[in-house]
Amino acid sequence: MTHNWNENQPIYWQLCERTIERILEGSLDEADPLPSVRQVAAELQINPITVSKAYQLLVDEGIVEKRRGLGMFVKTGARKQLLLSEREKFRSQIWPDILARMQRLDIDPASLLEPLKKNATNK
Amino acid sequence: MTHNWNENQPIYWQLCERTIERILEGSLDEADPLPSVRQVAAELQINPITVSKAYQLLVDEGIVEKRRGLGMFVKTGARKQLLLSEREKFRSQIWPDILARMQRLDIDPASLLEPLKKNATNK
Amino acid sequence: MTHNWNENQPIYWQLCERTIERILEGSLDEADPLPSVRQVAAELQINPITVSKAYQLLVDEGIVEKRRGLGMFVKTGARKQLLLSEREKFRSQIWPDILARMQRLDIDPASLLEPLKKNATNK
Amino acid sequence: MTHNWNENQPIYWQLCERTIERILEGSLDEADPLPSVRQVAAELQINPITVSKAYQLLVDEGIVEKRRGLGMFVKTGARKQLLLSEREKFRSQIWPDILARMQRLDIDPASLLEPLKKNATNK
DNA sequence: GTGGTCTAGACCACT
DNA sequence: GTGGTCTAGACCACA
Repeated sequence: MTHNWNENQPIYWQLCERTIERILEGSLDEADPLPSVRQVAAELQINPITVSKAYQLLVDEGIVEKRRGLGMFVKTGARKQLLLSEREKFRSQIWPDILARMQRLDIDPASLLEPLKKNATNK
Repeated sequence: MTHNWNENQPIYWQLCERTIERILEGSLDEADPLPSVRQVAAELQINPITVSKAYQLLVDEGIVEKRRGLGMFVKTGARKQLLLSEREKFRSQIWPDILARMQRLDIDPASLLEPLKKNATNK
Repeated sequence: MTHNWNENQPIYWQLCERTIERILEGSLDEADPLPSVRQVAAELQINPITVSKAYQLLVDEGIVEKRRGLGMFVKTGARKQLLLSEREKFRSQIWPDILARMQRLDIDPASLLEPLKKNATNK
Repeated sequence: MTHNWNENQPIYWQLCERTIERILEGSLDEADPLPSVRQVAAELQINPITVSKAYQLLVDEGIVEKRRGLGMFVKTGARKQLLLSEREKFRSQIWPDILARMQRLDIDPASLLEPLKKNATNK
């Protein structure tokens, strides 16, 4: 599987974001090893250094820990930490921006909820 | 006042976005002249070339027109055009992404949108 | 002038340390621009990316700031901040280690002060 | 007890240093056997190969000797040898570096060493 | 096996 | 001019 990279953001950054998403979703659990730099590089057809940079970012943010000679592992408590920090970011930055945008575009909130109801009934 | 530039996006792009916002809000009306490149550069403490680049982007998108010797002006119909294109962008790109994010963070979209509907009916 | 790199530490780290030393000594003052990545790379005969990595570290530590399109600059207050943090590091980590080492090696503190007196008279 | 490894230095190197410290302090005496590789590995929760590498370093430096079938032993004269070499290292490398650091941080060496001299005379 | 560093060189984005 | 990103490939250190 080849991936669709967003041209406007560095690959390493997108890789970082995807990993965070996977931790939040639970498809990458705490204490799980991250796929090795070489493996990811081969799969995604990118340079190992690019992967390495993404992983380093995660280490710097305290989400992932390096065990020397063994690889990278999701830190214990990482999911909880991410939930808190990402929710705060959403609340203080993303949602206000969305609200302003909806106001500017005069978008009706009801129209946004319609498609959700369908999903709800499908559950 | 010095402005808060987002470090992650080009200044010219942010300048461009702000102008679009002002047109949508109406604080910059159709046929209004845009403030001159020099003036903006001086006010925001940025390079005139950066301002020019932002203005050129607006020209390229057909939102603004250059009248030789007079300056830049908001095009007639620009607001309507922007409303349509920005709404489409919101519907197809921004909102789905926000929904996915809310799902990951276990935030209920309805709870955030309900209060807005009431306001809308009060109008 | 070619530089003597310590083989045991990454070049980018040594470059980072040297810059900090220069700021502490005052040979690189606050608000001064750091020499450009390309210039340093050419002078020291190393890869620009290596220099870049060193500069990025300084940015991450809040000692240096990037002005887009202009280059890197020593932050206002950087020297004071460094004095505080480095003194604390010396007090809590380096000096206790030195003391333990002297004790183990049964080194007489007086013998360490002798050469200093000479310097003092030279002043 | 899990040990606090310094992230910046190889574990085998830190293990090596600790052993040298123990010999200097006397808690590991000449002709004493070093704890077995397995035992150390189990205690410190590290890879036996890492322990082996540390021990090999000590053999290479002539501080420890391997007796086939019996294990590793501190060499006769090791403590004296270490005192000489470590003192020389301290005098020529470590102390000058510390002095330069103190100068940069505007710390007076005498003020740190004076209290020690008194203790020394009390002995 | 793991990740880290460095090189040489290309290309891009920003000001 | 400035820094940032990515590639391809080599070499090293660690466990």
